[in-house]
Amino acid sequence: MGGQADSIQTPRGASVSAVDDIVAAIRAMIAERGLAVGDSLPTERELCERFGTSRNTVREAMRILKARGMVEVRPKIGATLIDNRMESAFQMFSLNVMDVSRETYDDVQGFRLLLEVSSFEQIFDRLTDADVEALREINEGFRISVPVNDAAERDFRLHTRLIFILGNKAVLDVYGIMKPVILKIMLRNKTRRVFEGENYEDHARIIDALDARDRVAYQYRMREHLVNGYNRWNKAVDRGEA
Amino acid sequence: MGGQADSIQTPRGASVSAVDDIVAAIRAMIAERGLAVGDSLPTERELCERFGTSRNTVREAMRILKARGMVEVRPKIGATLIDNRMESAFQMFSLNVMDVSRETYDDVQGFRLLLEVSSFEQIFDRLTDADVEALREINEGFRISVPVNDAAERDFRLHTRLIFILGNKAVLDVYGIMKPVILKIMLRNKTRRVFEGENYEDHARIIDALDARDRVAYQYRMREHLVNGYNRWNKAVDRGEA
DNA sequence: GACGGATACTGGTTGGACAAATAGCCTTTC
DNA sequence: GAAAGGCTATTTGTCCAACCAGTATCCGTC
Repeated sequence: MGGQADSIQTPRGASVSAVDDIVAAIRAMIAERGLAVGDSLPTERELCERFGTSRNTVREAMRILKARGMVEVRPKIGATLIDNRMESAFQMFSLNVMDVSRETYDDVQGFRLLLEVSSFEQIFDRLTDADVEALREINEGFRISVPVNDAAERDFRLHTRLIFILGNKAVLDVYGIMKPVILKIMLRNKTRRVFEGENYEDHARIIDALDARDRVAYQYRMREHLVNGYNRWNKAVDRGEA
Repeated sequence: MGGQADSIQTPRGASVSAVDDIVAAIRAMIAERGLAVGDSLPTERELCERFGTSRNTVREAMRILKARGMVEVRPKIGATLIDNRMESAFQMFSLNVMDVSRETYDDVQGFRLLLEVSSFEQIFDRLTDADVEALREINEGFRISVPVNDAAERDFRLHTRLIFILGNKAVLDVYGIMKPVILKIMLRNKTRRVFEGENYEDHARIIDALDARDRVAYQYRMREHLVNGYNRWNKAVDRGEA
């Protein structure tokens, strides 16, 4: 990558872009002042004055920091340092449904088995009655949802709520970027009229296993639930219905 | 104030920011037109007209795409699609300005426990002698590596090779995205002179457990290995050495 | 046809303006 | 005196209208 002419761009004082300078300057300021997560940055206008640039330039620099998950900006509040870099990194690789291959589907489903079945120890360690209650509520909403889009959305929400129990934001973020693919899998199953009632029953029994703290039953039922949808998908794909 | 009237045709009740809308619109346009790496985007002024926003808004959206490693912008040339996402993700963490927050650290390490310990069933299902051989080889290289950077790199390669056994590209990709953070964790542990020899021994015993197909021992040793680094990190952070 | 300069177009930056949101202060009311 | 609600000042969000610097492209000259 960009190995064109290293010597040209390097002079530290004469820079390529004013915006990049501001980004570097802000980073230097963070380092110099020892700012950490939760601390505030000066206002945009202050930064303009400090660095002698226009506000638009500062704003573009701010957009970069925001895109990198380093700051959070709110009107009247200003910019505060955060560490959402991991989430931002994941979002860069958000899957686009358009170009998802069969292999990707397999991988996503395998990933789900890892996150939703193999993680049972962590799930049961952190599980509370409130979690069970929330899951039941979502599942009830799932049963009465009519449009397939809505049903798939609620289906996904239920599984997301399950992942939420893990209390791991990175895992939750990753699950989020897989959403389009997962939704597509769910949608396909539902448009093929494959027993939404059965799906509701699946969910109910999984939640029952959680409620009873029955780890063996949970693993078995969740695995069955995922693999069933998976097999239905595979059959459909093999018939060229993708 | 001519722009105010235009905003009617683009009601963004759902979204929060006009800039985010433009980002989404551009991404939609890329998908719709089937644009790929190397293709060009319309000029900023064209995008302004198309989306009915000001040029600053388009430019801020462009900054986001640039920060995500999706486009490269050159004067007179315009924006061309690229795929520098991985490098952009790395940039977020490689800069020493902001240390990885405690939360991110916890999440990543918890994620690793999921991928490397809880996945033991899948790992052992697919494990071959060639895998064991490859792991041993990497570990030997790890023992004799002197610079800490090199050691961390090899350490990561060993764990990546382990994840590789899962045969799931999505998981491998996610692990790759977390690389900068994991590397930082490893580097920290190593710069604190915490017994690289001990790390080698850890690895060796984990590989032995794999070789013997001893699932219980594998889980125990791998968990210990990860949690030990974890505790060392925590102590360092608690002492304010971050 | 080759070369060189003029031109138009592009991103980069600036300064200024108004809208929208809201934290913090102030007033009112009980 | 305290709580509720309104006001103001400040800050980000968006827009506009320029101008600059660089260069791809066209055009005229040789």
